[in-house]
Amino acid sequence: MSKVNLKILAKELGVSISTVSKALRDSHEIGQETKQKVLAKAKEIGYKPNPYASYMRHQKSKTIALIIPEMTNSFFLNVIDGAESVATENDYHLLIYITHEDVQKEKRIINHLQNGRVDGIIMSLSSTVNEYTHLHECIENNIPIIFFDRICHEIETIKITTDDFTSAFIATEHLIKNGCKKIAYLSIAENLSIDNKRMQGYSEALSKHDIEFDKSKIVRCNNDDKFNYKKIKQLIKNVEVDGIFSSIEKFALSTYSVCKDLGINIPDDIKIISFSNIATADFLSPALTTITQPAHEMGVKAASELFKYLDKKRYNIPNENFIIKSTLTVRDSSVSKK
Amino acid sequence: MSKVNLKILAKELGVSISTVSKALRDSHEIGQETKQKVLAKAKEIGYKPNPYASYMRHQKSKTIALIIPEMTNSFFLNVIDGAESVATENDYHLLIYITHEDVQKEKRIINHLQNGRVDGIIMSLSSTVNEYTHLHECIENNIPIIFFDRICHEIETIKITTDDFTSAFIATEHLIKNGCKKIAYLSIAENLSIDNKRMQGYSEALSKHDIEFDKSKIVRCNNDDKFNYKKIKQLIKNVEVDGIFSSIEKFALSTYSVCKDLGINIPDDIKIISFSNIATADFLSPALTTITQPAHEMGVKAASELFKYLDKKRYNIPNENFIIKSTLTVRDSSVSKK
DNA sequence: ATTATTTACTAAAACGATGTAGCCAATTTA
DNA sequence: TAAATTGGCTACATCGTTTTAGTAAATAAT
Repeated sequence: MSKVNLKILAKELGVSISTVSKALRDSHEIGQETKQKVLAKAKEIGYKPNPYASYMRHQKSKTIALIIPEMTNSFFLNVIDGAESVATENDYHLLIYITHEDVQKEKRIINHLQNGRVDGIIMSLSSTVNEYTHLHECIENNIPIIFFDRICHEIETIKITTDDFTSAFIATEHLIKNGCKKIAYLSIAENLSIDNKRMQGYSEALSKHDIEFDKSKIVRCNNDDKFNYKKIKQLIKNVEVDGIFSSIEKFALSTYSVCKDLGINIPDDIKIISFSNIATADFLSPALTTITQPAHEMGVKAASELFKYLDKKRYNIPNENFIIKSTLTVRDSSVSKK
Repeated sequence: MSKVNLKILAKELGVSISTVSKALRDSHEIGQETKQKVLAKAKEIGYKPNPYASYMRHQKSKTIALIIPEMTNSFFLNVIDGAESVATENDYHLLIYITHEDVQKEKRIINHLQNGRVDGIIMSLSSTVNEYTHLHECIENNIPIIFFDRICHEIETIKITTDDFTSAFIATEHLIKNGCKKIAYLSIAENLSIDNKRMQGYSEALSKHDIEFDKSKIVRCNNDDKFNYKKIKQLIKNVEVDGIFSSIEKFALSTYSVCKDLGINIPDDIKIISFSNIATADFLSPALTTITQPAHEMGVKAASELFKYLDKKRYNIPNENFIIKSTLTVRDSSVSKK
């Protein structure tokens, strides 16, 4: 039945609890014969060591947390997939938390993890984050955090990012080379490093090609699809625009929606490129030109780096920045058919 | 610093551990003045109760597991989102495990959870599952499982599904009404209940409209995209087909890919309908007609039902089947423009 | 004045696993 | 032959929290 523990196992075998424990971990203190008996009986009655009791001795939960801002985003989806596989490989367990882009939720989650529940954290900041005390607290409590994508510069730890600046530069230049002169940038949140970097890349590309940076072409989007739809519609209706660079996937989809409703042709009227990991980019109408982030790889890298430090008593994580390159995949949305 | 526990807190305050413990949980045994002092000090030095030590007393991990067959599927994505929100509401933690459609992994995962790590499990079977001993073991060990979507009939518990038969019937009839006479069915795995139900709905619709069921139009797909691509290509090239009903999302995308490569027009040459929760259905070329499953709602329902039983000592879950209806959203892929 | 009750606390025993210290016999060494 | 070592086991303390069973003093009831 349920609840087989060492005590029950020991009673069944007529030996002491310590003997059973040691036999199970193949201690030299226990004779071969006894070991065999113990192993056999353990299998027979289905003994499974209780992880939380083990925790009490070792102070290792064998669990890590992955905190992401939202679920409905193929980037994070692939990160989870990558992180989960590494966790499984290492016999670790993966807790998932979603901040829904809400700092308050982010703080609550982090706060809930300050008590030994997890051995480490992998996270990407929520877009509404404005100060980092909750993260500093984590470090003080000796719980290692590794950031990916939306990193926190203030915390000295390992950060996994893609080459946001360069990718954004290439993306913008790609639009320019395809004839765009009036390129808008759909921004995710000015307090996020990825947004700054991507906008810098955008801005740098413009300046290289002698195109003036125009504030009216910067659209501050947020987590509300309806709001974004409205803002993008306003942009397209009120500002002359022939190219759009979207900092994240869902703004590109909102743009598709706006263009559909306004009867604007992509790519003839407006060309679009977006950071995106969407699986259906090829089948969109038109196929979406994307900067594809190495999402799965980033998840794997973040988890792998974390595991390098988890066995240490006191974590001493270097302040390193791993950059994994994104790739530009040109599709129809950014290239005129004419 | 780190590791503030009751002992340290008690020493700081000059009272006993039990006093602190009781003060923190607002016991009537402790005087107002002491309570205040304890609360203040706890906050000051950042005391957070250790969840695993609590577990030792209550045998409640405050953790549930969500086991899904794959990550890159918008259905499961939304289920996770739903389940996570319910878990958070209930102050529970959510562990994620991915079987990658592999029974062996599924068994290993289930096996790892037989030791008290989680209070309950929400799961959807992997497509390669063929026998259920690992699930029976769970029940014997008094760990409640709630199934969603890909359920196990053999286990008496709560199951959350959509109206697979009816939806498939409606989907197939929709194709027939739009002129299809030679409809293929892309099957996910014959040992899954959803596949049987969906195929039954398909078959029933055919027979209602006097269309003969044709074995050569049943394509057994699996988890390998390349394999599916080949099988679907074979189907389209060798068997006369004017409509395709895809049991899950990714087969529809493979079909899009095949049609693109073969220069076959959707919907003029072949019409397609698919079970799918894809966010970009509207923007696909052509827009994909879908049976949209209530994925988020199913995640919420599964978790909510589970929580109804988690406080009980001995779980006594009824053998109930909750059916949440899917909705047909007609888009271009199933309707001729002519 | 004596007993009963209440108030405010503490000591100690769990929960399950594990490691240290210790025990007793058998064997080896001095 | 006495002393030291070894093999194979057990007792017990520990991890941090919670709860049961106290205890001692103050108050209320008889």
